[in-house]
Amino acid sequence: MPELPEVETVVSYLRPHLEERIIIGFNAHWPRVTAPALPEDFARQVTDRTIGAVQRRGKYIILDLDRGNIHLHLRMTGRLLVLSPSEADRQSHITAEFDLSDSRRLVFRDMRKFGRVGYLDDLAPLEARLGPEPLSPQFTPRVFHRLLQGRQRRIKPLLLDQSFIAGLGNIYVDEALFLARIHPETPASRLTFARTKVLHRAIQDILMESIQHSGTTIINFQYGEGNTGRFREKLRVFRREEQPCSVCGTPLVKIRVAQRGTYLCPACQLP
DNA sequence: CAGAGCACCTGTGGGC
DNA sequence: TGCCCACAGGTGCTCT
Repeated sequence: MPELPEVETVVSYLRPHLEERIIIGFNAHWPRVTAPALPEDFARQVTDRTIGAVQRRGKYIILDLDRGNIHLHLRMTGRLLVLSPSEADRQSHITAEFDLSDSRRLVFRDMRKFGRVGYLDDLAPLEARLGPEPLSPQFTPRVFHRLLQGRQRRIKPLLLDQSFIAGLGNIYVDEALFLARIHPETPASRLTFARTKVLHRAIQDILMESIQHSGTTIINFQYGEGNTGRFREKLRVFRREEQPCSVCGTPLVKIRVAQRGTYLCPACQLP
């Protein structure tokens, strides 16, 4: 479900509810939610810890603790809610709950049960598996171009690879490639510096615009008390096959790239 | 290194 | 109405 803008939206919602609270208990309703750790081990590591900053890194939500960090990943259908116990008890598909010192609960709901939570003393192992943040000042067109050089992969699967760049998913890759007029199967190393600059700009624009609209709700994404992202109506290609291209009017097409549904304008987007 | 296939899960929508 | 299949915002593993 969530990509960078949706995770950022969730973090903004969670922050005022979690900062300065103490975790007084943890309960896994679905034991694998803490995989590969066991729920009892995770519970021991986080119980009685105070939550400091609430942050995002790629698609991970990071809760800084007075010692160590909790990382949460929503995968496809995960949601995080801060509720009173009576409200929490009414939720379906709960995979885990944290009891907080203000007698509220952080509830992890996840229909498909792909979402995970874990504890790390040090974020280095997580950091090692993630590429740069696309909205960070260090991510410049020149850095991006250097990263692309020598990569024989097609640009779409490469942009989906979290160790190459962190936070992009199926929606925003398709949208950014459309804005940049780049065919998703273009070999990465073929992109000139000029086209790389355009793509860099497209990625940043699409992410910032979506964050402003609290992300995109296709099916499941919600934050807080059932709010949905408003960016869906701004999507130019994603899930719009057969509709006219907003630039040239050619019907948009859906193809499959690296096993993922991929939407593009066959006239505008060039290899 | 690149890519395909499959696994992990549940729900929804389309076709018959 | 009911059944079966494909598909879904993600990621990680194995095998070629």
